[in-house]
Amino acid sequence: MPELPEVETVMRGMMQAILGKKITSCVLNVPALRVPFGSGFIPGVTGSHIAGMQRRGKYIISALDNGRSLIWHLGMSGRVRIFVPGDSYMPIKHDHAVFHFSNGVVLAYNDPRRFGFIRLEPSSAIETTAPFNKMGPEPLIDDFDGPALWRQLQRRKNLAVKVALLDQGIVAGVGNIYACESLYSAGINPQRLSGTIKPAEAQKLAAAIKVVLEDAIAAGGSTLRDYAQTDGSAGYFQHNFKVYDHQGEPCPRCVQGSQKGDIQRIVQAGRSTFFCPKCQK
DNA sequence: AAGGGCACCTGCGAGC
DNA sequence: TGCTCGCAGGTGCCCT
Repeated sequence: MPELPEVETVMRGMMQAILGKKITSCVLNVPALRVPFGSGFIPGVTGSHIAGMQRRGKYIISALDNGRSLIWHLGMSGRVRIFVPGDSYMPIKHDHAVFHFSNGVVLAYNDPRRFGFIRLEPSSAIETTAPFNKMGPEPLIDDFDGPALWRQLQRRKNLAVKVALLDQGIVAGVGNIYACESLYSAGINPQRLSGTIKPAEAQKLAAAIKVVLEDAIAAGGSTLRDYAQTDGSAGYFQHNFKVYDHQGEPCPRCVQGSQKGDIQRIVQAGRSTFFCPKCQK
């Protein structure tokens, strides 16, 4: 499910509801998601306060005031539902972990496919351990520009540029949807090898990634199936997709001019890629 | 050592 | 109505 814009939206919802608040209790309904919770999980979080909230790539990091941090990953189908006081919590299928806070907030982590996880780790170890020690630059910071992306792409010269964008060590937070949409916006064929991308094209691509991600965050993310914001409302960036899941439809850029291109679906590294073979060179 | 394939899971829509 | 198949916002391990 969730790529950077969805994770950012969820993180913001969590921050508003629980930053500074105390976890009064925690209920686990399964022993493990992708990663086991472990016997230290409940005692490790109970009674602590949420001291900080941030996003890194597709991960949410909640620093606790006891020297540990909760690392959240939503996998493909993870959702965070937040209930404020007066809005009573009703359990649903796949609510695997439920946190109760001192301000009356209830936070439920729901994940049908269980590809996500919540891990408790010493805060001091986060930066030096996987995946954060190998993670690429955040695409929305100023330092991420054409030259920075170009240098990163040179590290995977023989990989198709679309596949390289999915590598979290190249750019953090970009997933299948936003890789397709960014390449379309930059007019770059997803099958090009990373090593053939010229600096000027990397410049366009870096700019396209920023615009696509920022627009998606402003729209509250993209809701296809599982994803929702923490208050349960859907994101609406899916209405702005130009190519993702639009195979067989006319290319919106080509249709403006005289050429006729249809959006094509291919498979790269086992994932669907959507693009226009006419105007993505 | 980089890159391909596949496994991890559940649910949903299409097609028969 | 009900089956089977294919596919899904991700990641990581095991091969070559």
